[in-house]
Amino acid sequence: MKEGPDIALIGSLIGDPARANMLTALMGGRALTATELATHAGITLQTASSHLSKLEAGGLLSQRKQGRHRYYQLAEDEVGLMLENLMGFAASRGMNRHRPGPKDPALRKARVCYNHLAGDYGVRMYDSLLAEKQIEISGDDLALTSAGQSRVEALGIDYSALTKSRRPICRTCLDWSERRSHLAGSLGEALLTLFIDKGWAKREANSRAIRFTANGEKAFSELFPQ
Amino acid sequence: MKEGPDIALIGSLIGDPARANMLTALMGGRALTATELATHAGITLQTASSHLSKLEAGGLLSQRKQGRHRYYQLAEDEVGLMLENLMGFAASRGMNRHRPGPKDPALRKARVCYNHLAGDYGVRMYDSLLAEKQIEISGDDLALTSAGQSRVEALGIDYSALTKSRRPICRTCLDWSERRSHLAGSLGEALLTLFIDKGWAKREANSRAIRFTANGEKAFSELFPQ
DNA sequence: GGGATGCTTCGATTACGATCGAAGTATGAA
DNA sequence: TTCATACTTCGATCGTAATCGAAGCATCCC
Repeated sequence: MKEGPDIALIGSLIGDPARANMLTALMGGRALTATELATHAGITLQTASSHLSKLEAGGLLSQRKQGRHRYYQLAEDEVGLMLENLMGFAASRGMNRHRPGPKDPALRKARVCYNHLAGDYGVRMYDSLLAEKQIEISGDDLALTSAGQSRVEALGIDYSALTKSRRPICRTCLDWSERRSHLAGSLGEALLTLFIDKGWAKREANSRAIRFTANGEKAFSELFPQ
Repeated sequence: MKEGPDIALIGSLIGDPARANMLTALMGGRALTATELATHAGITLQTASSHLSKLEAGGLLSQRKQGRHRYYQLAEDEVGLMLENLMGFAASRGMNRHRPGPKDPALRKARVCYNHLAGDYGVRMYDSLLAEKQIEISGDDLALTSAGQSRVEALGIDYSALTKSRRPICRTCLDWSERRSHLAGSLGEALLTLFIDKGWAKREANSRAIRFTANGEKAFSELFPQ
């Protein structure tokens, strides 16, 4: 009867509090087991199982069996981007589940957005890359320049591996805390992995917050001057 | 218990089919009365009234009384942008309420996205403005250049009026059909209004489709060469 | 094998919200 | 004033989906 895509379906998937909790937990970027997700959502395993199959059927989650565990994660980058966008909208309306607590500043400073860096640090990195013309905007797409490519390879990232996947290498994602863009895509993921592998940053347990070490802060500032 | 904004609330608002229909109808950009929205959603006036107050409480809709009518519209640009984003996601998953009908091509060619031009024509306009450096990207924000400003004034748009509102003048919005950016913000709205005022384009009744006249197509191609 | 863990399926309960009829309020027209 | 239109509020019904207990299947460990 009506034209256009069906937003009610996705809306109702996200609209259940238990499912929303699971999705928020998965925004941490790690793949989580059904039991872990049940705990996050505060429901029993049976209920969680039912929710998870619905989310999978809706294309929001993907699943892989490993031994007797089932690991769930967001199906694609796009899911993470969409959720972050929704969070941005909700935050701008002051719809918060918790009173702004001590953890909040840490989240605003640096956090993981599905699989890449977000928050103040994410925005700083994005702006710096753009200012130094290592990424550039063409239309809606974001592209790595040749200068950017050699820079990235100098950092020890395997550029050719990035090109092999079907995912876009660079992509913008809107920040709910900063309301600015930061870098998503396979390069965004590779950079965050790099920071952690080098010991510059650590992920806090049970949180999306990322804590930079003193050395890490220094290295980051040198790599991405403001 | 969990950190971050509450996406379940918005999700559940959008998740009800009746409400989703109303929101989709309002993506047409016109303010509609409660009765009209009830018809769009296929429900009685009482039920619609209940839904509308929920949407208003959730910050998705705003309302103004005019005589004995109540006109509802999307509360802000951001609501339209968020919905378009959701539609993009839903469309990419093939979640469509209707089988692709004859109306579809018209929608893909040119349609209204809340209050500005979307579809192929929207993207072409955006790309052209960007290529001729009349708008430029800085960080996440889109800005009108001085060249763009004089160009816009030459078209007969009151630029100073645009600056007076708190809304951003330029803004990008992601297209669900083209999966590319097009121009939103008060300038996007002003341009669409201009096309219609000049008789270059007409809005189809009960649809988001925009039909360009032969003259309109010509003028549009001259204004925004590819 | 036996037992433990991780998860799914089934079935029954429950609770919430969508729905509409009926009645009430406000605005406009005659 | 009287009637009609536009909408809201109240109250009752009804359906659906979330929830969990119990049982079943799969995997791993000993």
